[in-house]
Amino acid sequence: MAGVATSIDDVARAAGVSTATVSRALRGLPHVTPETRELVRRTASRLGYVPSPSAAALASGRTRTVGLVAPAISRWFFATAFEGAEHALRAADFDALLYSIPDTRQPRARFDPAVLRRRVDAVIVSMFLGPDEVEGLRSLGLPVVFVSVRQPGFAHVGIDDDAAADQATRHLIGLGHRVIGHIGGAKRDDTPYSPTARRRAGWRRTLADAGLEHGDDLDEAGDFTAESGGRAAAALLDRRRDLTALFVASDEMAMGAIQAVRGRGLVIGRDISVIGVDGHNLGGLMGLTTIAQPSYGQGARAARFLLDALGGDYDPAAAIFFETTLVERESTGPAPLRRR
Amino acid sequence: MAGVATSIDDVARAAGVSTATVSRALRGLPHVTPETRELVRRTASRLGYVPSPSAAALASGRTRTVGLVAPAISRWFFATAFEGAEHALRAADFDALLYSIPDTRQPRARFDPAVLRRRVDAVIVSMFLGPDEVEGLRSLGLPVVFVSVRQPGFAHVGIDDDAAADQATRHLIGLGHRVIGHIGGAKRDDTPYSPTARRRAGWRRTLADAGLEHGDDLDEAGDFTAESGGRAAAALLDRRRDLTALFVASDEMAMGAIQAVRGRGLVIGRDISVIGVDGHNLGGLMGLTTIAQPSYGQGARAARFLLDALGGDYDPAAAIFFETTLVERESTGPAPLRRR
DNA sequence: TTGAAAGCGGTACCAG
DNA sequence: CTGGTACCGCTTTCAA
Repeated sequence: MAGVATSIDDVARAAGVSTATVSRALRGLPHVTPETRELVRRTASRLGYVPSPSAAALASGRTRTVGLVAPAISRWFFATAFEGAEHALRAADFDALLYSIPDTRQPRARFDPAVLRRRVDAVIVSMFLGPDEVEGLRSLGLPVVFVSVRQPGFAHVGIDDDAAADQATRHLIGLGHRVIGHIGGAKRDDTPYSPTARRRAGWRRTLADAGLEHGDDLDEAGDFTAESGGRAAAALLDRRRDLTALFVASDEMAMGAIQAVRGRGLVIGRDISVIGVDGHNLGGLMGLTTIAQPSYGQGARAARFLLDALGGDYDPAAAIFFETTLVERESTGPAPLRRR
Repeated sequence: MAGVATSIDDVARAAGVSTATVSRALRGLPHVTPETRELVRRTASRLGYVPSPSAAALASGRTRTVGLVAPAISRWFFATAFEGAEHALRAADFDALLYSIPDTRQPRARFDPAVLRRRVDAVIVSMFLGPDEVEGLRSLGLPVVFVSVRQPGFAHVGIDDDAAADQATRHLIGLGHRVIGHIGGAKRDDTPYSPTARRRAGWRRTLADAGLEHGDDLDEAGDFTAESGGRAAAALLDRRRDLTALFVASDEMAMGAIQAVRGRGLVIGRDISVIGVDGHNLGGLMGLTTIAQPSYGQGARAARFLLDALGGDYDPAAAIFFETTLVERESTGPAPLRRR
């Protein structure tokens, strides 16, 4: 029975009221007697009436849809954060529209925020955007929140990346390590507010404060895949035979690094300590010590923030920070007594 | 400049043509001279015109949107498949609407496909649905394709799960293993066409054909998380000290199983062999042998199938199968000579 | 509290 | 090839 869809007029006719009343009754608006409302509700459900989102959007100017923008939903952080966002949106009867903008190619395809116009009421972005993209986004005039990445002029949900890096680095220093390498995101793509930049800066500064070496020689770049983490670790191990620990900016890269270290016959947590960032669900399998962040929660919080913003006022200066937690596992241990 | 959005009428006026012509010109419809089309295009882009999807959907009855339904996008297979689908849809200028229906609680919240009515033109489903849900989906009268899960009466994109299980099990038998356990999805939720059921059946049948034991005693259920894989493996190891190999229905569970095995001081690939299914991107890190399936490709293919279906005829009986590949790594090895 | 009616911004049919 | 114009289905004043 893929019958003709019933419209609001059908319901109105069947219930013997006007379409305006049906609309009001079904949306829970005031100025409808309980009896009328009940009658309309029953009629609607009897007829299997489902309102047309397009018509409602066209008439009201509100789409009840939020755009989710990220470079790749297959990456753990984005997938988890977006799951949180989707659940929060669904609970408020909002839709989640997916936009994954591959950023693997350099330069990546430009993302034109104009496609979001009239399509969404608000936007969650979790990637670095270029100046023109940011401008396009701003000109939409919609509430926007950046998750993980920070963008001046827009609300933000994330963790304190400097602090996370500091926490991780101090953990290693506390274990007696003195030559501590870093594997992070691309160096040249660094923007002052990206997690990549903040984590790298945090690592550098904490080492500097401790009077330890923190130059480029100990700093490698990956692309947040496990494979790139492995390559970076290999390069670092080759270059610095005195290296005993690694602070890696993501768990996936950290896991790749662990594999590379093992591939050289070294023992993780004894010869080389590795600490990541994320709290990836598979990190436990490799005994990965990490600075865990609540990714699902960040996505959910971002969604709720936007939902609130749509109701009242959008504060572009809002910044919501989540706590990170040191999860100690076997990949970190006391610094070895002698150099390798 | 979050100025007033320009509408098709603005463009028409500015270009000195009718709205009908603008509509035709911009959509690449025939019966427009190249000059007019160019004029309209330029005017539109000069004015920064972006058509309203709601208005277009309302007028045409087509939303240019496809619904993506799965239990959790944070799980690797779904995230990857949906990324493939999203890319294929985006390339055709279609939107991807996310629906994640948590299935962790038993019984899970019912999913009412009616919410999709008038909201999408087609649907990709990657989860098991109950009879009423299937009926609701069918009554939508939309092209639907099931990915991974099979549902009679609907098109399907997936792998041959029986064959995959056979391939995995035979690999183990070929290595000399004689007591081969299985860790799959929930037993009672089994439906004849779920990957869970097919993989379990394939394992059983291949062992039966080889004259090997294949009873319930060697068969454990998990929920596709690494943790559940670990628990199941532990139970199996406790129960059967003669067990030397495990066929696990997903890589995440397989990784959990590997950890559990190691936790008992046993050596993977020597004392106990483990083979999974998926081709998870982190499987290589743990040396996991697996039957790899192209998840991104399946999602992309499903999307393209629907795009075609929207153009021409939808064949609910279509079935598209992808090849699986045995990826040999260190988690499988020759059966040990003596029992543990 | 309820109804009438004017849009919202396109699409597509029918003329010309 | 181009223009005029009924809708599409709902929301939202404005009156009653």
